[in-house]
Amino acid sequence: MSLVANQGLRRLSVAALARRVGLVPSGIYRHFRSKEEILTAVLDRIQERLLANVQAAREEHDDPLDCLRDVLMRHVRFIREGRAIPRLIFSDDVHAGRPDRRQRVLAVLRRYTDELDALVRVGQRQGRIRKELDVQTVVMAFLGMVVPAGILWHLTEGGFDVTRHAQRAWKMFCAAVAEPQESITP
Amino acid sequence: MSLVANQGLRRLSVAALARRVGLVPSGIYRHFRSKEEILTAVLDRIQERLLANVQAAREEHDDPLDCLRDVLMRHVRFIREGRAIPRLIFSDDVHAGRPDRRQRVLAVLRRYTDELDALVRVGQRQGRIRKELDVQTVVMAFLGMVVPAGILWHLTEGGFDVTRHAQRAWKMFCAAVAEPQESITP
DNA sequence: TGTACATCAGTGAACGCGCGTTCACTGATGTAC
DNA sequence: TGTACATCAGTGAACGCGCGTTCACTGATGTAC
Repeated sequence: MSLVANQGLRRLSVAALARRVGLVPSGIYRHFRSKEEILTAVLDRIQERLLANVQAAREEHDDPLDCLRDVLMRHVRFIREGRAIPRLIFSDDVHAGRPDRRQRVLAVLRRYTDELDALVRVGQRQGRIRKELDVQTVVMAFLGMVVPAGILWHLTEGGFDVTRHAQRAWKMFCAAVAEPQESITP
Repeated sequence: MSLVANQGLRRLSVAALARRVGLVPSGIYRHFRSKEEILTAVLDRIQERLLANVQAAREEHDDPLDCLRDVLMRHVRFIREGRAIPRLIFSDDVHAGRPDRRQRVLAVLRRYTDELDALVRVGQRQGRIRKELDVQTVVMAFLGMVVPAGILWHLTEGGFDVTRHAQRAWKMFCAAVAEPQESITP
C-alpha cells in the first residue's frame, strides 16, 4: 500500500514490491499467485477503508447531513495519508486494458456510492435533504467535492489544500442540497 | 488522438501508433524525436480543445452563467466524442513517473481553470454569481460536475449518461452559486 | 531539357531494458512415532 | 528424547515479451545549373 501511495499503481512492479518487503522478486510468488492477485488485494483494501469510513461516520452521527460531512472529511484524510490512494479508484491505471479489472473497480466504486446513496435517502426521509433532488445527482455532487480535489492534491504533490477545499465545498454543497430548516417540529 | 481515445494513454505505444498510421515503428521517429514529444503533442491538442470550448462559449453568450453552462455542455460533448479524453488530464497515466510531465499536465489544467476563474469573476461582478463565494471553490465545483462523471462514463464504457447528469448537476450548481435575481435594474 | 545532387519519409534489423513468471533448489521449522 | 519426514518461505538463474530507440539503408521528390 505504501508503494502505491508513493508512486502510484504504475510503479507497483513485482520487483519493487519484493524490494520493499525484503525479498527477491520470485519470492513474492509464495504469497500471491500472480500480479493480478496483488492488484485485487490492493483494491480490496481500498474498498474496505472507504466502507469503514462510512460505517464509522454512521456510528458517530445520527443526523444524515452531519454523517455525510464526516464521510467527506474522512475521505479527505484518506487522500492526505495515502497520497491520494482513493484516486486510484478513479484512475486509468487500474483499468486500462483488461475489462475484468474495470469491472472490479466499478464494483468498488458502486459499493461506495451505494452507501452514500442510502445516506442521502435517509436524509430526504428525515427532511434534511431536499426531496425534489435526484439522489444519484446528489451522490455525484459529493464525489465532485472529492475527486478533482484528490487529483489536484496529487498533481501538486500536496500543495493543494484539500482540507480547506473540502470545508468550503461542503458549505456550497449544503446550500444546494440541504432542506432549509423551519422551526423544530417535535 | 483516436488511439488514446479508444484505449487510453497507456496503450499509446510507438508500435501501436505506427500501425495506426501505416508505418513501421521506427518510421515514427521521422516525425517525433521521442515518445515524450508525442505525449506533449497529445496534451497540447487536449489543451487547445478545452480552451477553444471556453472561447466558443464566450462568443455565443453574454451572460456569464449561460456561458459557464455552455462550457459544461461542450466539455461533456468532448468527453462523449473522445471516450473521455479529457479524463487524461486527470489521470495517473500521464504523470506517473517523470515530474516534468506532471508539471505539464498541471499547466494544462491551470490554463483551463484560469479561464473558468475569469468567467466566475465576471459573473460575480455582474451580480449573477454570489459575491460571497470563493472563486476557486466555485471553479472546483464546476470540475466536480465533470470529472467524476467522465470517469464513470469511461468505466461503464458509455453506459453512464453524462449528458443527463450534466443537466441535473447544472441545476444543483446554479442553486448553490447563482445570485437570486431580483427585479431587472436598468 | 537533361544531368547531378540534396532532401527526406519510410524501412528493417538490431539493441538494451524492465517486466511478470517458472522452476529446481536450500534451509529452517513443525509434526509423528 | 531422538530420529525421519513434511511443510513452506525464500533463492537465484533463466525465460519470453513488449517496449522505446538506433542506425545504415532505399527510393522517391525537389532543386540547381
